Amino acid sequence: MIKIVFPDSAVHEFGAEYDGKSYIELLSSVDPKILNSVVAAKVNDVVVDLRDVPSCNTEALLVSIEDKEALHVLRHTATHIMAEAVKHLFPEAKLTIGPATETGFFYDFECAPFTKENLEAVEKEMKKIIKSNPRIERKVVSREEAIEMMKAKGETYKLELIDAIPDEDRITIYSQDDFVDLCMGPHLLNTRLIKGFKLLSSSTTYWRGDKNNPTLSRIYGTAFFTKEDCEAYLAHLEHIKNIDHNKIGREMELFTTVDVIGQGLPLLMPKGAKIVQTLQRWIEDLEDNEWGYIRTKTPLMAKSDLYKISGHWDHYKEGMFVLGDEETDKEVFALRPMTCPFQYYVYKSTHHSYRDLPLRYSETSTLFRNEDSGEMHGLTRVRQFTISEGHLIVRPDQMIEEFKNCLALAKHVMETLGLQNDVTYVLAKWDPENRAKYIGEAEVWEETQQHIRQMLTELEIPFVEEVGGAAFYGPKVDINAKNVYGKEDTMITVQWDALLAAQFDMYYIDQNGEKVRPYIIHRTSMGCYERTLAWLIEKYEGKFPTWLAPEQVRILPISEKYGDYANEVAAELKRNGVLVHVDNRSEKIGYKIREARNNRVPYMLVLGQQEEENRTVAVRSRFAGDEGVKPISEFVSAICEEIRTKTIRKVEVTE
RNA sequence: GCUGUUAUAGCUCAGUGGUAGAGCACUUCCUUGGUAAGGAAGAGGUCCCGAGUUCAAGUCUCGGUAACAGCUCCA
Repeated sequence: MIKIVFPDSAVHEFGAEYDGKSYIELLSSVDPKILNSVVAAKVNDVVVDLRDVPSCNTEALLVSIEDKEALHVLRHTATHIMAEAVKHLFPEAKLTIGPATETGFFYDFECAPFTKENLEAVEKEMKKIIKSNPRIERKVVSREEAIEMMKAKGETYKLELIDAIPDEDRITIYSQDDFVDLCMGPHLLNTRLIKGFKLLSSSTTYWRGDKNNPTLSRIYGTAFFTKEDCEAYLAHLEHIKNIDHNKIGREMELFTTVDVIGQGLPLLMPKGAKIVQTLQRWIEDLEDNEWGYIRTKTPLMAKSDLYKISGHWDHYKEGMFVLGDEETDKEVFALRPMTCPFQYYVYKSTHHSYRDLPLRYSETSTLFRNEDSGEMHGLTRVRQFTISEGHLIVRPDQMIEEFKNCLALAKHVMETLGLQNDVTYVLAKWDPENRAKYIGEAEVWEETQQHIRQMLTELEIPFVEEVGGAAFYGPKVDINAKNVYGKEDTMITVQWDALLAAQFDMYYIDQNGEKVRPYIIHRTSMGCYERTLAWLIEKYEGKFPTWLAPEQVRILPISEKYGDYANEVAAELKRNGVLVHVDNRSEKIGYKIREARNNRVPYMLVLGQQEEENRTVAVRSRFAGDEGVKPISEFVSAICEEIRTKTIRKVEVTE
């Protein structure tokens, strides 16, 4: 008995007389038209081809074009059609792999890189193929047959792929027209279902992602069941481009780069620097006044000797900027890639009683990492960056509480920035299968990880777990965020370290007068200011919350007559710590308003009427819309109130 | 680091081996009580850097630097 659930939830049962028939035949016996709107079947959550023959006692759900799995099938078929088109135009191209992705598909070929014109030609050829609606055939073959077929086609990469298929797996070959591909499927029955598609870009890659392997040419594309969906997606891509921090951050004059200064060394311009300053002051005050941190200020560089003790010299030298030549110079220095050992030496410079702990050292710390030249990107991947880095030196019995506080602080920071819902907390665990990578006992690892799980749960933080992501000395929690293109970066990290104190011979004296190794928490509260700025730009599309905006209020006198009045109002706002600018230029008011909007200034005051008792302004806000006309005093107190409550740094007003 | 694309005014970009261009921005003057562009004039160039080919290079070739995309990497 075979049971098939149709998209309308109707259940059809097929008796023994249908054994050996494919889904297509089964469905045709019920309603041949259904084949136009279903693309696959789902058996035990695995999506299978309708050309397949179900075994007895199968229960299958039909996947219709409405289901999310359908898009994957469509795109997989689209990539085959693209490959066929490429083979038509460039017969020498060799096939490698061509999967569907979350947002589209790609196919890698061994051939010369594709140009823009090539892509257009391929797209045109694809249209022809789709229109011709070729019959897509599926064949289950033996390993020998598969090898024979791919040899005949000269597809050497496919032979490698066949080689990697486990013996117990079925090998299937899909073909349409003269195109033959090794593929698991499933595929559409009708290529005309591909109503909207677009080739997006070409680039190159390596066979199996290994740079020692041959270079392959990749084409990216996307496909949809409707033209409208496709156009909406393309519009979305266009929109994304316009909120890319690397574009609007430059347009808004937040940062720039200069070729003679170097890759990965962005310059924060006055507005960008202002935002970072606001963030830094906030974090430093927050940590020191409310979370019990003490501040250090340690050197940006050190002799190689330090890095030899820390292990960086042996394991991370490639990633450091080394000053001097080991062969010829008496002393060689390196710019620091992290602050850990510097703060350890602060700790070590005096004796510590168990009563002194925990000690929470923090530093707004500039670091240098010599990233490979192709890695740099805007403000998110740079060679010099600043983080709020801290090391907590704690007694083992304090570890859980302190670690939890670090997570709570991180959560508070995310919430204040309005980003809590945009991040993923990752518990990075060790990999028991790869014990050589880690130090310490298995039970301790498992126990520690359980502690961290519990902390996250108590803090009501949803999280995912990742095997093998831990540092060699202990598990950690990373807080990751995706940029507009969906690429993930770590924003904040909190790391459990019960082992490294020994390496630097750190200890405290316990109740019995014995030397005891402390535990260490490596953590950030603001991972990287440059990266955070980038992320804020994209999150708010440049329209920062008032407390973060580098210019909070712009005063626009409606004509030059009101210049003095404007300056008076500005002075009052400044006294209250508001970042205010007066646009005194002799331009028409409409022009000034447009510019203030383009500059994404949260509030603008259009200053007009001036009467003895009741000076009046029109207040506009990019975010809240027009607030209409009201007396200046009201506006001043409202904006001051907003800044007082939404910012965190208290503004002391001295009369 | 690898592969590809790109580099012309502050920005966005035209420019077909033969006189360096446009729009916006900028400066000055006029205008200015109204919600996305008031008017006029002006200034602004190492055509990324270096070499080569050529009578002649922004344009062609090679090398370097930087930006972008993808890959790889990321304590």
